[in-house]
Amino acid sequence: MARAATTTDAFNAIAEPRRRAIIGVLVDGRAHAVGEVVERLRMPQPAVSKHLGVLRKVGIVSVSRHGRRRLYRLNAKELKPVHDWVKTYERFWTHQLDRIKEQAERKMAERSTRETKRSKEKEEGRW
Amino acid sequence: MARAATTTDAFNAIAEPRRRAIIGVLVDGRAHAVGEVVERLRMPQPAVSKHLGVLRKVGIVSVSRHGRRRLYRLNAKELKPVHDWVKTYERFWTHQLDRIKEQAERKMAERSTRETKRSKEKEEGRW
DNA sequence: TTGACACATTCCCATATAGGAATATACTAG
DNA sequence: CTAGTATATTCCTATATGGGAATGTGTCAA
Repeated sequence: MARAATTTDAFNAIAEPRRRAIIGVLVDGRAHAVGEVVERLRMPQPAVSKHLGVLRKVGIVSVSRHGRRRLYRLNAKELKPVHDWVKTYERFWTHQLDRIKEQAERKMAERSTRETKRSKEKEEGRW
Repeated sequence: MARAATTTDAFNAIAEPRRRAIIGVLVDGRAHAVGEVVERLRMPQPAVSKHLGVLRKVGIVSVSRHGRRRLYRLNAKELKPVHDWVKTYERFWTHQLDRIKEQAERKMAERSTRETKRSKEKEEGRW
């Protein structure tokens, strides 16, 4: 199989920097015309349309017509899976120094607890 | 240009579900041998090695040799940019109902503040 | 109707996959 | 040295991209 399509899920969709930039323009929660995004980001219009198309397929944005304009609005809740996933690792960089100490101490405790079992594991042990 | 390489940054690297799965195995902060990941995820060994290679290039994991084994350890702080980015949108789904009201109220306030300026913007206004 | 405007879509192409299979490399035990 | 273990790397291929350029489509205004 090749790489998963960008329209597969939010993770793939937001991998593109320009798509994240577009999302950034829509962060105020209001609907914006394509032309406005083009202006703000100084991106070629077809590029913006294509990227918005990807975001729409994933559900990250929704469209509505208003005359000859198409108004895109952010549907941020589609980003929740990404947030939920990465939140799991937040503890690795918050309280940086405290955590390092804390984790080291926890390891020491575990180590002494398993001393006997550990000797049996020999080469099979986890590092 | 084609799609950015998976090794470009954390965003691209974590777009792959299997790579996220591998990261999940390393979440305990300890070093794990490739074979252990293979077992836990029931993935072909070459696949695991390749994915770990991508994660290593991005800095999400680090390697160390221990005999004939290679021990991979999570370097989660490389995921911080992802967390920081997506955190911006957290407010869109937390306190769901409260937020909707709050935002509506804020909009009303802004609207009345700009009344005069608004009338001049005519068709140029944002939606 | 006609022209202009706002967007979307289509073509073309260089590039990079991810997976499977096969093979190479690095160590270690005997 | 030799065989076996643990990983990495190489080949191969179908697939999907993102960008640029050109063109199509829908809508409004006169």
